[in-house]
Amino acid sequence: MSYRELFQGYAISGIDAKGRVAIPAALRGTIDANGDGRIVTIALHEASPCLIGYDQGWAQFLREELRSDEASQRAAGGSFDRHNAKRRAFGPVEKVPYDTSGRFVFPGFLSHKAKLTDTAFFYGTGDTFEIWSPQVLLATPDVDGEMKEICEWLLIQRGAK
Amino acid sequence: MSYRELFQGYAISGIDAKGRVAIPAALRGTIDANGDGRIVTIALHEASPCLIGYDQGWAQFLREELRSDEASQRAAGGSFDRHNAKRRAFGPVEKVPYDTSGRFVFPGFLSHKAKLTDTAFFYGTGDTFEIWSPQVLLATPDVDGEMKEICEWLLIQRGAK
DNA sequence: TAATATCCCATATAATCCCGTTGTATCCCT
DNA sequence: AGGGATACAACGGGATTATATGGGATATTA
Repeated sequence: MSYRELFQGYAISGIDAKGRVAIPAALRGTIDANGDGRIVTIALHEASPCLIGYDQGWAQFLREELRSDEASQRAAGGSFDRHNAKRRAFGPVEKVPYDTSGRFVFPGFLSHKAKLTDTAFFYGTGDTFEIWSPQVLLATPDVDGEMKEICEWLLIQRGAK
Repeated sequence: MSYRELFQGYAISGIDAKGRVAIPAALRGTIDANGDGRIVTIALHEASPCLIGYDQGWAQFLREELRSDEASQRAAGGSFDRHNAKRRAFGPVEKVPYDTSGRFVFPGFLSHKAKLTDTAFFYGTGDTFEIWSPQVLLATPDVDGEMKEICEWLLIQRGAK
């Protein structure tokens, strides 16, 4: 894979009455640099109760990985359940466009799963970034302490105004 | 195979008194992009009690794949039952036109097999999309849990309004 | 001719776009 | 270094468009 710009930075964005949310500028710049067009992919995190987001370039990498997984499973003679694999690969993953001011509308099911209501905490993690409900993050054990502190700090900043 | 747009997205559509159902816009766009004309192919799923749908381009790919399978089986000296394979591949498959608003009428036998009565759950899986009776999906074991959750969520959304 | 299937048009609702406003950080000039 | 001006980011609201679905008119078939 060629060079990619990495996601880094963090911020809290408000979710308005229409379900719209602005991607923080620090992360948005990475999407613009790696992808083509103003498209961001949102998916469920495989382990934590949050969402992940990434650009088109990373989406393509994941797709190729899935294909080679399927091929190797078949070659090994295993009974790979390719139907469910495709269901997992395409269902809880959504490509959403964002406008010139960096705002997109959350897919309903995903925001429901991540319990996102009024605010969203964005946190860059290199190839992707995470989107958390602040309340869920602070209540989830086994999450990095620094990350929680940052979230708490941002909440205070926002509340103090 | 050349580039194809993939099916992704999900929705529940109502089936009206005349047996008409609207293909959700997210999936319809893919058919329009890959196929020619407003035609969708509906077939029985090979493993699950549901239907699958796809565009003209994918139908052509399947035909070529069947042909090469047959050739390799013959070369290997195997007793390939090509007659039944062709019956399955072309029999329970119907090409149906849909109108400008994306609506088509279900072939009677197929909707009977899939127990489709009042609502249809559409779910994109890349090269094709699946069409389920929501009740049948929720009652079927060995189907991806995430997919069932999406269906349940959509049913709630629809009912709660 | 009756029954059935297909097409066409109408409408309510939901999603999308577009523009303006506010606040905040950055830059520049004195 | 201070103060002002500028640019950018985030957010709110209205207007426009798309989508799903209901109902009726027209064609088709037995």
